[in-house]
Amino acid sequence: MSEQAVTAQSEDFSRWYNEIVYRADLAAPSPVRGCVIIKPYGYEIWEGIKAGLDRRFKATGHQNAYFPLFIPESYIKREAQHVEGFSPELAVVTHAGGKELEEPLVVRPTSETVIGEAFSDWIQSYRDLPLLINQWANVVRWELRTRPFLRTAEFLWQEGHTAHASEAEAEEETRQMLDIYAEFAIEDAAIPVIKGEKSRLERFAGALRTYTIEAMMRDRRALQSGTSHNLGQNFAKAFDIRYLAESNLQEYCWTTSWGLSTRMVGAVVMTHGDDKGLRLPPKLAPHQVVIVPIYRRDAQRAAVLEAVDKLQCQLQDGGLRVHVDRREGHSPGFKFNDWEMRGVPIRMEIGPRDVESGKAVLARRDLPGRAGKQFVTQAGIVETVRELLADIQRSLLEDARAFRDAHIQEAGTYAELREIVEAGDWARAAWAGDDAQELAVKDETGATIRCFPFAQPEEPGACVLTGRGSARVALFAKAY
RNA sequence: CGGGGCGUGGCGCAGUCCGGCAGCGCGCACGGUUUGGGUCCGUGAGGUCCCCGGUUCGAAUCCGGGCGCCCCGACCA
Repeated sequence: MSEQAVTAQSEDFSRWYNEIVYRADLAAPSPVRGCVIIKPYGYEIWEGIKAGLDRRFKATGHQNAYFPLFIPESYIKREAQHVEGFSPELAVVTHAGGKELEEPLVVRPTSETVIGEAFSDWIQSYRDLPLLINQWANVVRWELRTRPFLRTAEFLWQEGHTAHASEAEAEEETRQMLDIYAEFAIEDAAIPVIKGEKSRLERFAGALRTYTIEAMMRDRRALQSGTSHNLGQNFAKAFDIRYLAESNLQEYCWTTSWGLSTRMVGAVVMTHGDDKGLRLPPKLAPHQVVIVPIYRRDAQRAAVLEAVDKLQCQLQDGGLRVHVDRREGHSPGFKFNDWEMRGVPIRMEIGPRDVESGKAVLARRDLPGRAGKQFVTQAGIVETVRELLADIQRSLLEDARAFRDAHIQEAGTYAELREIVEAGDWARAAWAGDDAQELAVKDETGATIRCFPFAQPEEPGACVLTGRGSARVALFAKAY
C-alpha cells in the first residue's frame, strides 16, 4: 500500500474522495469556499459515528439539547481568553431583516458562551448539579486555510457542556469524556488514538486544561480527533453560573466542554484508506455486507435473485446492514471495484454455481484484492458473516496500530527529535521547554507538541531542552 | 499577506511556445452486445476556450489590463 494514495493531496485519493464522500468546497460562490457538502454516503458514515457516540453519552447520563446558531457578540467577549482565541476566525452577522443590527451576531464557532448564559439561569441549587448537556450542531470557524474534511469553514460536531459542584468532579468528567472518545475511536472507528494533555499553546481558548486524542493518518501526519476541556471556573465566572451549596453559600460552578466533529470521518478515511479506496470499519460502515448477484441468462437470473433475496433476509434478520446491488447493465467486475472503492467490509458474490452448491463467495475488504476471497456454505451464513466482520474490525485496528507504532520513535536529543520529525515520523521526547521554545521547535522542524501522553510505559532519554520545571514526555509530530 | 501554479462541455485534461474548422478520456442519453474482477461496438446530447480591450484577413493561442481558483506557508478541531 502506498502512503501517497491516502493523502488529501494525492491524485489517486482525491479522485474517489470527491466522488464518494463529499467535496469540501463549493465551486460557484467563492465567499463560502471551504464550507462543507457531505454526500449521502459520507453522511451515513457520520451517522454511524453519531450513533456510536450518542449511545455512550446516554449511558453516562448526558441529555441532548439545542442552542442558537447566532450568538450576541457581547457574549463572546465576556471571557477574555476565549474572545482572544476565537476573534480572528469569527463570521459575524451585521445585517438582518433589511436593517443593520444594533449588536452584531456571531455565527457560533463553539457554544460555551450561549450555553453558559443558559446554564446561569438553569442552575440555582446544588440539587441542579451536575448538569450534563450535549448538542449536535454545526459551527463555523473562518480558517485561513481549509482542507477537505480535516478543516472546513463549517463543520458538524457534537459539543458537550457540563457544570459541576466541585473541581474534582469537573476533572473527572473531562477525563471520562476523553475516555469515551478514545473508546469510540478504538472500538468503533478502529483508530488507535493516543490520549494526552495539550500544551499551553494548544489549549482551548479559556480552558484550564485541554485533553486530546491524537491519531496518525497514513501519511503519518497527526490529527487531533477529539478534545475534552476542563474549563475550571473561567466560564462560570464570566457567565455567572452559580449555585447555592448545601452550606447555604453561593458558589461558582466548575464547567467542562468536549467535542468531536465530522473531522472523524476524515480520520476514518485517512487512517484506513488504501489505493483502491475506502476501507470502512464494520461498526461504522453504512453497508456491512453488499451482495452482488451474478447471472448470465434469464433462467439463471430468477434462481440467483431468489437465493439473494433469501440471504438478504437472513442477514437483515440477524441485525446486519446489508445491501443488494441490483443494478442492471453493470458487470460483476465493475460492481466489485465500485464497492471496494466505497469500503464495504464484506462483499458476497452469489452466482449460478453458488446457488447450485449452496455456497457463497465472501470477499473481505481489509485484505488486498483476491486474497480476501473465500468460499463458505450458505448454511449458518449469519454467524459466518458476523465473525468475519468482527475479524475485519480487529484487523483494521491492528493494521493501524502496527503502522502507528512503526512510526513513533524515541528522541534522546534535540538533534534526534529534529531528524525524526523532519523525516515525517512522530517523536517521543522528554520536554521541559517553555512556550517560546515550543514555538522555536515548530519554526525549525514544522512539528508541534501533539500532546503529553497519559501512558508512559517506558522512560525516554535525556531532556531535549532544559527549562524550568520538570520534564514531561511529549509527542512531537507534524499535524493537520 | 508572501511564494508557486492553473482557468477549455458535468469531471479530468490536451491544444497555447510556432495564430488557421473546438479536441481527447471519463461520465451522461439511446440501441445492440456482454455479465464469476473496472465488457465491447455504434449513435447522440452537451462549449461565453474566465472577463474586458488591443494586434490581425483570422485569436483558446500573441499583447495590455482585470477577475477567479488551487497548492505551499502564517491562523486553527
